[in-house]
Amino acid sequence: ELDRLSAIKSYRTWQAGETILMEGADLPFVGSVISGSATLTRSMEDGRVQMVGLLMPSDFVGRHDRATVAYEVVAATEVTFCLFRRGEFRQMLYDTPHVMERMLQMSLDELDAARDWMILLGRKTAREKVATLLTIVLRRASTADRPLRAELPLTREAMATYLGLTIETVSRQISALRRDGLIRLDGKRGVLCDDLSALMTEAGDDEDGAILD
Amino acid sequence: ELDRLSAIKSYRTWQAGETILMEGADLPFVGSVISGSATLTRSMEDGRVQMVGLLMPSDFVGRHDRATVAYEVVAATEVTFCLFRRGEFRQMLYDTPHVMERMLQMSLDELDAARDWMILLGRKTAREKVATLLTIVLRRASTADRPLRAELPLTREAMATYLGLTIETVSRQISALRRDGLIRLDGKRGVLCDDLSALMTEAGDDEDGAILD
DNA sequence: CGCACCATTGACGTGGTTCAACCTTGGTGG
DNA sequence: CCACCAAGGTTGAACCACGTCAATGGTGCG
Repeated sequence: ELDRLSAIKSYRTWQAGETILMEGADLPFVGSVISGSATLTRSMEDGRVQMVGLLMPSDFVGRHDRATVAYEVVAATEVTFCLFRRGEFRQMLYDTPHVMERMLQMSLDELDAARDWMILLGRKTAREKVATLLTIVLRRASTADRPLRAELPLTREAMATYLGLTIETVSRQISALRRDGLIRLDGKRGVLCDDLSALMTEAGDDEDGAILD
Repeated sequence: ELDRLSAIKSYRTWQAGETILMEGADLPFVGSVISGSATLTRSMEDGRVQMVGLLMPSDFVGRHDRATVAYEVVAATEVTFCLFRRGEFRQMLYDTPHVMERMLQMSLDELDAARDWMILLGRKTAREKVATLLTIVLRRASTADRPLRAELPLTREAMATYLGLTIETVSRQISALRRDGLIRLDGKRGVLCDDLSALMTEAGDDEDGAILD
């Protein structure tokens, strides 16, 4: 069935900042991220915006059973998608149950991640929110060497949109964490951390059960 | 396959307030709600709690591919579940692709609902949050007759946990909405609304795209 | 009655937003 | 080569929405 998959797939790349899909747009494809990253956001009429997901390689977007997407999708970096025509993709799910099961697992994983993000948005302080995000980014970039180093894939604005904060608050909290010796900055986007567990304590989830995306 | 389903299912009922599952508990079953309602919550070590879902009839809990649940499940009212042994349920998914597809659709719907809740938690004001919840409850209880009437299925505490607020703020906002003539109260749990669209305006999503759960 | 439980209301403090100024950095054209 | 500008980031001061703490008010039940 890998052959069948190849037969119906195509590739497309977007540049950083480009809008891939508008909220509610029609979409004849479903797809998964090959490289780069993209943001999923939902917004209110008066302009308030909340990021609801961050697509990284292997993440999936679109529904096999529906033509519209309820979110705006924007390239955060240059990003390449692998696209499948929806009808053919749906048929393939029916023909190969373990692919369908994989899709089910992925959507359940994303549901767990979304629900984890809900406790961050609803209950964490600004400092905890920022520390949580930094923890996730640093953990994901984990090489074993100290200090840990990561390149933030998001602007301050994107971070604020993700965390349910304003740009200013994000900036202030990053400065505060730096002043408190929990992180060091390297240029505009680089972050260094000598003691990840200390940072995780600031994040509010001591048990290392923090979740990605 | 309905026969097969019946062969592996069983029923169980819990009383309001009973804990059905602890966070991280082992669980040999998956199940769906037959009647009543239950809350899904996630909590931090210091006691802060956020509700991440509200299970109503036909809603599903548990994963076919995993033995643990990442949330605490508590009966909000008397609630009856239909339970399936996990291994047998998983086999059934494989044998009946359209049941698996249904599971996939349900999990994608829940993912959309969770993401909609994220914009509420991250960006809405207390008044908008409370108005949103009342709108959902009233809409769900929609008979065509005016005034609309609904019985709140949640205590103030549960509402606060759901909305990312404190009990006091929920109480104040309900009082304010009453003072402003947008709703009327009938006993402790009854809510009446003459003009749902006015209430929806307060909720911040003018387009009637509000989502359940 | 008296207790337990939930809800309401008030007074006060504060964390995060708002508004505004300023700083950095990288790119562009004279 | 450097002046200039645009975009992103930082910082400060004032404000206010919501949380906190505390007192009071139902309502049902033993």
